Amino acid sequence: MAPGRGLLQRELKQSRPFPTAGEEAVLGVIRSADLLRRKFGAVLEPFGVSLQQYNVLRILRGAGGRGLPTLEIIDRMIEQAPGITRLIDRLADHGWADRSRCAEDRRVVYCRITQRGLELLDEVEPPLQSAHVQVLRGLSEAEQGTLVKLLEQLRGGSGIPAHDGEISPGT
Amino acid sequence: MAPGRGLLQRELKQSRPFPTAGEEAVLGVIRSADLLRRKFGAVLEPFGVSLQQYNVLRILRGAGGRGLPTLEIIDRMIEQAPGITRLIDRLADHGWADRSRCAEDRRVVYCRITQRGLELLDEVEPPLQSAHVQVLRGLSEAEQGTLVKLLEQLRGGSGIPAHDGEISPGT
DNA sequence: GGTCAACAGTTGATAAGTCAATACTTTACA
DNA sequence: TGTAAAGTATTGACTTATCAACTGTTGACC
Repeated sequence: MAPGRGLLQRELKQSRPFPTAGEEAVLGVIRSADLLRRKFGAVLEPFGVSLQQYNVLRILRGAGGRGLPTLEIIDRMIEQAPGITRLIDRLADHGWADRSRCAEDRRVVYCRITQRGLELLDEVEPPLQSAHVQVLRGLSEAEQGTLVKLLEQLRGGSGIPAHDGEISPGT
Repeated sequence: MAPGRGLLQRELKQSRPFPTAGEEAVLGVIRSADLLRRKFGAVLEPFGVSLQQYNVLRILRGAGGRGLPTLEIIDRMIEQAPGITRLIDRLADHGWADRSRCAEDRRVVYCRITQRGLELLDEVEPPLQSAHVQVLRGLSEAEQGTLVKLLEQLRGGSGIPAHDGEISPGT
């Protein structure tokens, strides 16, 4: 019966009756994230700000008054973003952020959130908060904690720094 | 002390010392998905196929020989994709899929995977499989199951149909 | 049979993401 | 000090995603 194995495998692939638990987990994470991004993106859309832009503004707010060098923002972002320069261009166009070259090291550009940017974050918070509640109503506090832990394990298994979007630096 | 509340809140927002468990969960899901998409995207990149394209090819394979109407593909996708037409254009450009108008209802276009598309899926499977194993090595089988369940609850709480990428239809 | 609303896909315009090459500044070191 | 190497952003070329308007087709109703 050995020669039949390839065929069986091909048969299985045609109909895929058994997705493994691992496969389901990976698909579930991606699908859930897609849902969440859409959900929160829709909340932010009327304000003219994208989810990534919002995240960067929160990072800048967390960084405080002196701002943050452009490339350091990337380290703190939820999703990796090579196009950080242009993203901040857009923030600046809206008047939510501004930039200034560092005097000590003229290679560095500090990015800061403006007053208008802070106001935007304040405006956006209530609807975002309620979307949060709505999205999470299927999970108890304990389950949320478990989910966080499992996702950390998932990311940890692939050797990824466990950074958090808007936690301010120690200093 | 009532008048101090707004100020306190503003102070808190500056440094954000306490992200809630819910917030962490949402961020964790998005960040994990970003990581997974990058990981699997990198595996697929040498083959010239994107993650979404790969997913559609699997859906088409699951659909069997008669193929699937264009818009029905969207229902089965992991991530929502308004640009399905052009995505399939690209698949067709590579010779991985083809289309034909339905005779009974000339509005409908059936999309099918080609022999070359099937071969591509076979080629891609081994490296993808090992990426899978690598990504999931931080989670036991039981934990994977728990993760799947929690994510389902998360999505269920927002009223989303629990569809699965490549599960074949009943027929 | 003719008209109209609903349906299935496609196309166009615009925005956003991605990768590689470039400009400018600083540091190391002969 | 002069030159090379590394660091920090930015820009350009290209691909992809997104939303809205459009074409062609069908079915229902008069």
